[in-house]
Amino acid sequence: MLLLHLKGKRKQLRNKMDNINIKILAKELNISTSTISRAFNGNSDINKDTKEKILAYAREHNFLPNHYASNLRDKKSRTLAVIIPEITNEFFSQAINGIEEVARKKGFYILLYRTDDVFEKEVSFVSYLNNGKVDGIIMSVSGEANDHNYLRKLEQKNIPVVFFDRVYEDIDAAKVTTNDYDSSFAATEHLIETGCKKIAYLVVNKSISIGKVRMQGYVDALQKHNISFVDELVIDCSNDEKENFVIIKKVLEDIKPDGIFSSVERLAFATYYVCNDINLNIPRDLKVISFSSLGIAPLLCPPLSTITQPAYEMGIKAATLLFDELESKGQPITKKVHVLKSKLFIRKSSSGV
Amino acid sequence: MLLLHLKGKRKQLRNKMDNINIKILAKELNISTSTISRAFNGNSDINKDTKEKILAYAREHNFLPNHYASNLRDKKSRTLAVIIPEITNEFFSQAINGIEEVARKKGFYILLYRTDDVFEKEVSFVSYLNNGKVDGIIMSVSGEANDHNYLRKLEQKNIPVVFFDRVYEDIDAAKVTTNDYDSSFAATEHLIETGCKKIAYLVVNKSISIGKVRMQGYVDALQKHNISFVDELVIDCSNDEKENFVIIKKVLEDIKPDGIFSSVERLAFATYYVCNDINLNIPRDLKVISFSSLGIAPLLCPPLSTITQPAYEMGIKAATLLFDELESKGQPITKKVHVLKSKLFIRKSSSGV
DNA sequence: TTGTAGGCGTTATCAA
DNA sequence: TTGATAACGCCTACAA
Repeated sequence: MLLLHLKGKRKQLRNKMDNINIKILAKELNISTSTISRAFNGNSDINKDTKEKILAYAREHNFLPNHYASNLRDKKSRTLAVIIPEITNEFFSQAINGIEEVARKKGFYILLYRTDDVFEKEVSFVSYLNNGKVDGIIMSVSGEANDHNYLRKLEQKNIPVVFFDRVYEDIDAAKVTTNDYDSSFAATEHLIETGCKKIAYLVVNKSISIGKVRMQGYVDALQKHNISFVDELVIDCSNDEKENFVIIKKVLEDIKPDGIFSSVERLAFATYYVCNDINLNIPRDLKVISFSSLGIAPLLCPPLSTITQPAYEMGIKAATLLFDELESKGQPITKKVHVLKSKLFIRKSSSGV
Repeated sequence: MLLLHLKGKRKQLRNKMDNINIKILAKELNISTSTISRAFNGNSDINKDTKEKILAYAREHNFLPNHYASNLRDKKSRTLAVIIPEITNEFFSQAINGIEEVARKKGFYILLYRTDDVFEKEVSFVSYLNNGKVDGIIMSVSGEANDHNYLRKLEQKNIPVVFFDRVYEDIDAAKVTTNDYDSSFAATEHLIETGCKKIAYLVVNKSISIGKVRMQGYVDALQKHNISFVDELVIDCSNDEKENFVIIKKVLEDIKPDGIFSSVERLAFATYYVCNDINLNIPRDLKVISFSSLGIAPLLCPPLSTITQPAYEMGIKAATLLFDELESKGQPITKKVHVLKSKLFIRKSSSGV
């Protein structure tokens, strides 16, 4: 009884340690909790003076409605997850910028997760999100020929997903990609036109849709120019820099291609390092072109020819599509694939000797 | 009455649309909600078989405890905020990698926010976090001579903050920095030793602590070598690439320095672009060294000399310090400044002609 | 080892 | 325009 009394007493007082909340505010202002709540939610009718008084007092006392309580009530988290293979890659960091831009305007928070291209991490993270933590997910994927049930479970919970760049064909979701086939075709054709006869294709994960599509452009361009496709010129690399260095070095020394078409920028970098190491001159001995969104590609030695995807715009688009779904309130909306255009920048690494 | 009845009826049934929760699970398994809860929380005693049965059933039915309900109960969000000026900068993206690494191990989520070096955005975001949204904050700041009350308010709510790289001196929080003064001194001295007499210092925001410290190293190195400090050689740049190009071009054409010490990598890039534009040869006409964590600095034309901060390790350290605080359960812990060491990489941009 | 019950802080509904 | 109240889904004393 005494304890109860004390406990009660405690509640009346308030010191800096206590977490302020709507109830305390209500008591101190002699206003009901509902009115306080209304002051913070634009919609409801509330007397202007009352509202101002409340907001002023709240500001003074450093009060903001508890995010988790609101979420629990509303079943809305105003948070979205961004899942990407890597952050240290301008394509992705620019995409994040675009996503953030849109999210910020909508007053949404962004939860970031990096998979390191490890499929299991992707599965594990997505599965964790299946508890209301986020309202939606934007992702660029890391596995292909796998079971995608962990994603289908999101549907059950009405958590929309938007893919960008690296997508799963078998999942029904909005997708933002670039014209990878065309770009690859054009890039390969460009290498052929500058005289390359033996073009190697560097890829990290052949089985990912993006690896496949990009490779098809390469294959078809070869065919158009009557260059036969050779399997050993498709170089499957890893996620480890050192390993890649070794792999590529071996290729350049043994197979001696005269052109490199890299589907990922870091493999082009690795190629540069190897060339420095074994004294191959780019572009004289080897021409190089790569998918890359690196801003300073023109400053490389030699300037790197790139297929540059509109990373920032893709982020914007992906986020916009996600909000379209979120705001459609369950109305089924058509989930299309949106294809933006990459640009080909021919620089010294693949042209004049 | 009818309505109530129907509503009750609804609750009994469950279809895929309904959000599953602990109560429904309890009913379906004929077990109490507390036991279910225990199955998901390692700590409490619970029969092994019961636990397994529950977890299996939960998995099958795609159930995970609602994050927001748990948070509300526990007043813990298992989420931390990372606030940085930019993402498209390897220093920061590597730091995020480090932070993520630690957070992942602890089972924490990461909320990312980019300030674009705009102080108001920082204030606004931090203020939003003052509602239990996150358990702690890791940040690299964007303003200096300003009112930092928005940060002090976090203390009242017991939300710990850890600064890294760019810190506020006047806020009592754990800090992770590098030996900026020494590095700057060494870099400047290096330029002097390679023959530079007129070294410009490029900075984005002089008033930020980091700009000040780095500049002091520059100033003192000049002094040591009896080179008088000239105010017009301190070049205050902006956040806009085009503006910076113009500013730096003017400096190179009018003031004609023979060395550039850049406190931020993108100003070094801008310098490279200007040199290409006005046909200045690096390092013959101008030597350049810059703070930068760019992995491919050796691939630039010419390879860029850098002061490279241990970005990844700084992220690890910052996150570790934050968790130390979170796990100290309110026990005051000493909030020190932890200084890691940068490395000087002398490359062609600042050496042999 | 399991169950009961109250409350975390908010907001929507309904009534006043 | 405002107030009372019942959830939202979970977890933890406490009781059994």
